[in-house]
Amino acid sequence: MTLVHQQASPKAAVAIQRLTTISSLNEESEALLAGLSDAQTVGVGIEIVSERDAIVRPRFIVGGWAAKVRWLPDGRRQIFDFVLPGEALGVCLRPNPLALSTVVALTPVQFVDAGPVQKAIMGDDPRWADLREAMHVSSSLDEAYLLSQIMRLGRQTAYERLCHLLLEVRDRLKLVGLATETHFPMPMTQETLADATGLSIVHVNRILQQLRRERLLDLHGGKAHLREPDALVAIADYKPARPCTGGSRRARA
Amino acid sequence: MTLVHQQASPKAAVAIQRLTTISSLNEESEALLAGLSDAQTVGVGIEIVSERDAIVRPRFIVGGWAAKVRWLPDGRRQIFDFVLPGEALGVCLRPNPLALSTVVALTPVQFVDAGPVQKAIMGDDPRWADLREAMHVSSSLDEAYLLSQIMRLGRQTAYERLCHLLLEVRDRLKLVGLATETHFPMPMTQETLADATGLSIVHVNRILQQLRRERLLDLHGGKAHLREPDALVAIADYKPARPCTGGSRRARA
DNA sequence: CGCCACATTGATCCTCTTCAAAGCGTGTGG
DNA sequence: CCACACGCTTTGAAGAGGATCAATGTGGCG
Repeated sequence: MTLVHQQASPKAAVAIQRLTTISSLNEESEALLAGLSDAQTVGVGIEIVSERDAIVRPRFIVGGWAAKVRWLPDGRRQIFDFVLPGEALGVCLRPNPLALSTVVALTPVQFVDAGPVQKAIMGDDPRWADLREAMHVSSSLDEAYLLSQIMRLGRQTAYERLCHLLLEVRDRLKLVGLATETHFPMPMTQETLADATGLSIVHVNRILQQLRRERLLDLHGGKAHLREPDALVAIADYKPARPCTGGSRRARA
Repeated sequence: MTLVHQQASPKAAVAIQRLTTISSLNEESEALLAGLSDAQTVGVGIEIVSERDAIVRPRFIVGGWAAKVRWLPDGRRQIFDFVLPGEALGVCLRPNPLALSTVVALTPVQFVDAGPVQKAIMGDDPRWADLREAMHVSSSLDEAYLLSQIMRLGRQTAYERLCHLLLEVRDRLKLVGLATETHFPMPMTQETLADATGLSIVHVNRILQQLRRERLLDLHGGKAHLREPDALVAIADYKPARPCTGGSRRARA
């Protein structure tokens, strides 16, 4: 497996787009983000973060897909959440504790170091208030995704789970302009989908066929096509996670 | 249903105990917590927080059990997590966003207002560094509990799920001295247990009977008795969530 | 060409759900 | 003190959703 090599492209654009979409950034904050460079690339299957890492280096994923996972001793694997382009990894409001889960690259993944962002948002400096706010919204979205996942796994059928998950992925990709209402890249294998939805590979395959037969969606060659997004929303009782700005939005403070 | 009435007991003791156990507090922080008074009580079934509340008033639960829940339109209910004595609700490192889930009292619940704590930990004041740290550890524990829940629901059998959940509850109660290795209060009905584990009531009942027959545990009259804790740990692949202090523990700073 | 990872299919089994009813315990009112 | 009701637990029977096992298909790529 390839490991890591350096690049020199201002790929942070996707992270900027995400943060401006879910919150709002002043020019200074944008500049700070734009300054993040030296993207690194890791190959499929590489562990970007390992579960017991003492310190999770703060990062933005700027290309490719990763997943937060955990294994049971007998090999069963569960995916907690995905990490999609523009999303952050280990950027805490406070100094980072141990990693709570392993993060694996599902496709080749590019990321940039978010150390400067981490430094900026710690403490009180009003210059970075916007950035702090945006990262806060971002992490509250992360929590919302975990709750959706629990809802899917605990109380939805296989059919509903798959529809719900695909809608969530679409909306997360839409935040960075990688998805339209009906089309987006879907590089996951059926095994990945199974580990995310708590199902067996075989069953995922059959449900996807059913959805295809019913002309609700198509999954093909790394692309998803939601033919009837509204029907899917109804099936899954899908409620988009609203990126909510913090309660205390002070005017001119 | 009873609503709310005032009391005047320094019940925050249980919250202090929890925070000193998972982190460490200087005298000033302890004093701040000890100053939290005017406990309120709500009855069973009351919604302490509602899902779309704009602002979640920060609180410590000081007595009784609550649960974070969500419903599907057809009545299916999923419990995301429990809120046990000493645990916090809506105490964020940053101003609170919308509530992500409804919180319901499973038993009569007492709580104190944690507004002063919220105020103290925002910003940079070094007097409250310990408190900030402790609340940070606390919320990282909360996240760990969510991940356990996902693991249970996604990849464990009914049998494993119940063992795992009971062990987690025991350890959370141990933090505040309400549990020993083998005994603790368990006021949940089987329906609650079902909604937490993503199972049907009937099946929960049968698995509990099996565990009883196997002399592994006993659930009776609101009390749990783990007869063979080590066997349960093995069955569930249970790993206690380590309350990890933040990575950057500065010596004499 | 042939390998490899991934997708697909069929058959069978079993975990868990659903429905329906009955038991049990406790608190309330007559 | 008993009758009754209500919430919770327990039991049985039947069925569905999903898992497992095993094999075959398919496409990209060295």
